[in-house]
Amino acid sequence: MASSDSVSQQEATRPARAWFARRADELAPALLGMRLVRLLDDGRQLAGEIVETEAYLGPVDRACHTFGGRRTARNEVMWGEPGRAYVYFTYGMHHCVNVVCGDCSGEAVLVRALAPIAGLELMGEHRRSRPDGRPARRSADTVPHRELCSGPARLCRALLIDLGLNGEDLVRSSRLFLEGPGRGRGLPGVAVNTTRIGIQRAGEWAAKPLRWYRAESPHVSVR
DNA sequence: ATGACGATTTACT
DNA sequence: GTAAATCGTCATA
Repeated sequence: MASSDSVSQQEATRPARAWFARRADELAPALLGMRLVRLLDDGRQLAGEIVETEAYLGPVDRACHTFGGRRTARNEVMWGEPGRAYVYFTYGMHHCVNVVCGDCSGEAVLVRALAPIAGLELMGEHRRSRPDGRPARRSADTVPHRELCSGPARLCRALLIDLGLNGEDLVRSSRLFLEGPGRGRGLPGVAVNTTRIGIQRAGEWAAKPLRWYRAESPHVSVR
């Protein structure tokens, strides 16, 4: 009762700004087990537990959008304060979402997969269609739960995360934010540390183990 | 102005 | 396993 209530309140705790102000390779594994929450304008909520992340270390990291100190309109948010969402558009059709971290140092953590928690039916509807209404897949079958958010672009589509949320402040926003796992949930599982996915032309940086995922999760994008 | 590329996903052989 | 989809971004001219 009293203890149960206090636990519930702890579970709803959002990280403060300072929690994000650290290296991407420290934040990436720390994000595992946290919930990413998306509140739509109509009040409906979509949420999932983060089960896969990748660290992008800033100017030194050849695979990072800020490599070499590049500062452009697209990656401007990465150079800003930690705790904001960096959303980018790629392959002419996909969005990916990152958590900006570090100290205005051009670092971020890519969220690569979620274990769906809330709004699964709506996620399925989003995944079957594109923003323009066209079908996203030929199969008329429903998207398997396992595949709802098992990939950086898939989870963005499921949660309706697009460029409109680029720069969103995860510390204050009611549209997109993080919540701690709390007690009784998200018990520390085994974190697997591997090389990043889809990094080809980054030389030695392609070989660095900067990806983390929950070994026991069926929602991870690539095993 | 032009061209190559992309932190992906899907379908198909 | 391979290839197509599809277009904003960035480097080069």
